[in-house]
Parts: sequence; structure tokens; C-alpha cells
Amino acid sequence: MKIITRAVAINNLKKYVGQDLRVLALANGITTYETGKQNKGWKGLVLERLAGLQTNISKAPNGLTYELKSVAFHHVKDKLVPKETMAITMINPGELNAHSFFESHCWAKLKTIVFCAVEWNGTNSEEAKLLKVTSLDFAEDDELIKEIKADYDLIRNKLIMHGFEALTGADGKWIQARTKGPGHGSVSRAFYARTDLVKKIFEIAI
DNA sequence: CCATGATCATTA
DNA sequence: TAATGATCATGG
Repeated sequence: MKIITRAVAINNLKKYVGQDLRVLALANGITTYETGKQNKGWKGLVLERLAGLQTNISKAPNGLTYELKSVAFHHVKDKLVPKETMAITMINPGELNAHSFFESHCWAKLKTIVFCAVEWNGTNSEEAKLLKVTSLDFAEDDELIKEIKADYDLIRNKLIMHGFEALTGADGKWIQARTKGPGHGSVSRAFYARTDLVKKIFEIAI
């Protein structure tokens, strides 16, 4: 299996900027909504393929430690802004309790990240044009990171004080602990990047 | 069965 | 439109 470095992944992805991910999904044999059932994760899967990652990168495999994320953008008053928050990583109650921010999966994923801006054209979008590919390296002393760490600590503290169940999406200024699960009764939580943070990241990365 | 990809639905 | 919570397809 080929090792795809972050630089290579970005390079691969940049070749597709401006193209419609839908046709690329079909070319790669990835189900989108063609079957009548929407696969909400198809864009992410396509992007992973295009980057050269033939298998999926789930958590933090041995060796490869960058994250490939896509964000839906839409227009607000003639400007392109992130429409939705972006999932960062799952929250493991035990780990959140035990690890500080800089030891967390959240930080590990955030600090070496590859973003893909994808155009969003409404529910069950039939087009998904790749707008931009960018990457970002955070430094531990960035002002932004300090604030994100504060959010992490806030959420972590709440977990310790009130328990996993007490967490809500309202916590945090830049990141939040939203529910996210298989969706059949069982519920787990994940760190999400708020749209403002996504916007900020793009500003920095450009 | 559940973790991961991320979007959809609902309410204000 | 924005914010929060719920859900779906896929793969292991």
C-alpha cells in the first residue's frame, strides 16, 4: 500500500478543484444518492479516494495522521460562507476525562488538517463542486488555539462535573460537543467545529 | 452492532 | 438563516 503524505494528498485533490464530485463518485464506484437512498458520507469518501487514500482513514492509523475534511458552503448575501459545522472527531468520555487538550484526538486531528470546501446546492444536492482545497498547521501558541483549548477545557470540565449526558451543542465558542451517533436510539457525541471556526481556518490558510 | 463519513429536520 | 439535535449509508 502506498503511503500518501499530506502534500501528495493535497496535490491530488487540487487537480479536481472546480469539478463536480458527483461524477467522480460514480467513476469511483461510490454510492451517492443514485440508489434512492442518500449516503450522507459520500462526499467524504470520494475525497478520500481522490486524495489517494485507497482505504478509509478512520481514527488515527499508525503513521498517517492528517485529517481530510469537507465542509459545505453556501451563499449568504453574495458571500460564500460555511453552511454547516464540521465534525472533528468522536468524543470518548474516558479519554476526554483523562487527556488534556494537547493530548487529545481533537488536537491531533485539528493541527494537521486538510480542508475541502464543497459547494452546497440544497437538500439532496445533485451537484457538489469542489471549491477549494487547503491545509493548515496550527501552532500550540496560536491565539486561536488558546481559545479553542479554553472551549475544550470548558467541555471537559462539564463532563467531569455533570457527566457525559450533560454536554450539549451550545457549549463552546469555536468547538462544540454535538450529538452524533448511529441514529437508532444510541447516541454518542463528537467535537464539531463551528462555522465561525471553519471560516477562520480558511482565512488563515489562504 | 457501532464508529465514521457528514447532512437533514425542526424550531425559533 | 442560524443553531442544535437526530439520522443515514457504509465498512469492519
